[in-house]
Amino acid sequence: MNFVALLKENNLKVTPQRLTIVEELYTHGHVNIDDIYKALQSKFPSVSLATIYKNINAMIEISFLSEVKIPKQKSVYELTKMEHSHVVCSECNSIMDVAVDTSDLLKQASELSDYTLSRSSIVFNGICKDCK
Amino acid sequence: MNFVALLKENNLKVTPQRLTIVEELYTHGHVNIDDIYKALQSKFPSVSLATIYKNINAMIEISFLSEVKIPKQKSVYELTKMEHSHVVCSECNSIMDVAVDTSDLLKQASELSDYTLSRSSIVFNGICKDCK
DNA sequence: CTGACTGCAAACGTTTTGCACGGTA
DNA sequence: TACCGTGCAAAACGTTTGCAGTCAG
Repeated sequence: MNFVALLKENNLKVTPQRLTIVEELYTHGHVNIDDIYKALQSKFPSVSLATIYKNINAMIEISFLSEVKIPKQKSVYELTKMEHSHVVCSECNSIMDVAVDTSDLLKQASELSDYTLSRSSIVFNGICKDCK
Repeated sequence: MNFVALLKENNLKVTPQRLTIVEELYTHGHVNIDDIYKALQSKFPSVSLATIYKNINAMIEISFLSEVKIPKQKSVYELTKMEHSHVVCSECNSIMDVAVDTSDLLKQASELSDYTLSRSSIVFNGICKDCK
């Protein structure tokens, strides 16, 4: 796996706990601390929340993970990918990635604000197919 | 003032503390809990943080205020206005409103995700004029 | 074998709650 | 006067830290 190298480059050891966190993020896409905690507990009954936090922070530090802040909800974490936006269902809280083209908006915002802008964090809000 | 009526409609009394919080939001645009606390302390030395939180929450409840979540930073609060986006300077943390046109993006995201989307929360990140 | 990781417990910072008193309407 | 709001203290959360024992490399 690719991420093993990435961890090693950053002096992070590949432990079973860490592996399981990454798996959880990989298979579920967007998860919060509690989701991760519960996922780990089934494999490691005595796992500590401190371990989760330390790992999440360490992996955010090396930009392997990213935190996604969502209005009116808990933050979730995801594996860092190409820049992208998120859609969130306000009924079931499901989250999905979307690749919209933001270059035009970025230009617009730069001109309006006189800031030199490089990135955008976008969360769209609405109702998913199933909830409708 | 307009907001007096709005508060009364929602069974919220117009107290000096509450007034000062609103003033602070009105004059500074985007402030966090500590900013508000400090602003109140100069007028009401014995003000309690609990009062701030209760007021903020009450006014968010009636949609008079909104919380703005910003990647890698503390949340700030603002008076609820027309939908708009924010630009943030990663040097000095200054925040500015920008009115970019999001309708196109919203349509794009709706099609890609199959969600029925109604709103977007956008934060642009970059460097402001002064910091450059 | 060495340094990093885990799990525990304690500490910390932030937010919420309960209650007695005071103020708004 | 009847509520609602304030301030205080305590409690409840969420997150971080220090440490001793364990594990990966």
